[in-house]
Amino acid sequence: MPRRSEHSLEEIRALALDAVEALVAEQGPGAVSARKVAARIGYTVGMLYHVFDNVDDLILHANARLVDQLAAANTHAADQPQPEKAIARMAKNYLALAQAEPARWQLVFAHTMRDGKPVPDWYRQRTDQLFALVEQQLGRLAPRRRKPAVSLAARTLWGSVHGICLLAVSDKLDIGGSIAAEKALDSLLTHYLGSWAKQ
Amino acid sequence: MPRRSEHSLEEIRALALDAVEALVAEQGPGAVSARKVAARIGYTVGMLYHVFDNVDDLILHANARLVDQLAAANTHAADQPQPEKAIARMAKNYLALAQAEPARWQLVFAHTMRDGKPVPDWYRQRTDQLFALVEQQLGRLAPRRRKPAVSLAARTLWGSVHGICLLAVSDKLDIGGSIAAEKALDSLLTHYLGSWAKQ
DNA sequence: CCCATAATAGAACACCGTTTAATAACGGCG
DNA sequence: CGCCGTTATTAAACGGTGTTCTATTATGGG
Repeated sequence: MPRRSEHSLEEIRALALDAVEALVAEQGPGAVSARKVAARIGYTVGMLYHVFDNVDDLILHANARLVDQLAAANTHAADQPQPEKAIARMAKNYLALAQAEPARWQLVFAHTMRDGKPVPDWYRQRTDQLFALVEQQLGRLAPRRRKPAVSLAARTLWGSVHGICLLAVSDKLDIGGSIAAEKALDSLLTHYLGSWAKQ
Repeated sequence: MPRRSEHSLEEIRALALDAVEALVAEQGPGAVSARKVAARIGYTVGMLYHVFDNVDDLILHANARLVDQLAAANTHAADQPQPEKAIARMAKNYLALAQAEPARWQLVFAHTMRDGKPVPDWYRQRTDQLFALVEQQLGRLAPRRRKPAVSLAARTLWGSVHGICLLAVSDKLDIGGSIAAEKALDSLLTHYLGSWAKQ
């Protein structure tokens, strides 16, 4: 018994993404499955496939929401007058979001394409944007450096921030209390950025 | 038709781990399943469960081989007279191993416990050991620093190395050619370690 | 030689992603 | 108003997965 006008396709997409988030928050990343998502929004699995290409597509869209959230926060951080502060903000935004909803970030971190397919471009662009925002601030910070050097530093720095947030979410970082991650980011920024900035 | 004495249980374990490595090398991390591993070594699924607790246990033991390989290499690196060189060696060992067998490292990176169970202690200790080796060299490098400071630097540095190797294996780092990862590690060591070492 | 033990097979269960065919509701057109 | 093509929606099916269970068979020790 189809209910055509009850929800538009776009609404169903949004409902499904909400369901993914709820499932992941309640039962962890492993609990996300097409059937469970479908059941939760009151539709059938077939309907999900009418609205998403496959489960990878579904999860990627859910993850894109989080990545976009971080990208938005980091775009605001770029308003900071001092580029060093802007970068520090970006790193802390990452960690804050990761610690606020660890389960959802675990889904981002743990997801891999089935059967080894490549990550689609539309998603790649979103994650690349995070590097770009850092790169932009590093460019402002050291206007005299050549572009490849700035690009390399951005990848080094953001890759490091990524690694630290990853370990933080999987509890592999903390010695006593959950403040170790923040301290690690501070240490990274102080020493790496401090050293890189001066000539 | 059991073949009791054909292989000892320990041999079957080793055969299974070999099969995991072969599967992952040939068809990627997603292709590792209990049935495929069992079929490849000429036994049944039930037999695998007689020798491993579950698939997590199987994969973790396969991954432990790689982690041990890195730990062994890094233990040798500790022989280096200068602690800075030793740490640099460890980081490059990580990247070299990751690039030599990306698929197997992807299995290490991508694996998460089913149903959100915690990583067992015996495996945790192995990954923690990698941090410990770095921490030890940092202690040698800065004997005047207090233990928490050294510990924090070790987590920061190795977490960063981890993040860079992770991105390298998933091709999210390279701008032109695959040498970007090495350069990123160099940049990290030069600036972070350089800055941290001097007082 | 027999028997307890341990190795091994095989089937079963519930779940998974994905595809397919059938069905039912809708919008436009006569 | 009624038909009809389009499309939202369901239900069922297929092959694969992790895991457990029972039955069988070989082995080593008394």
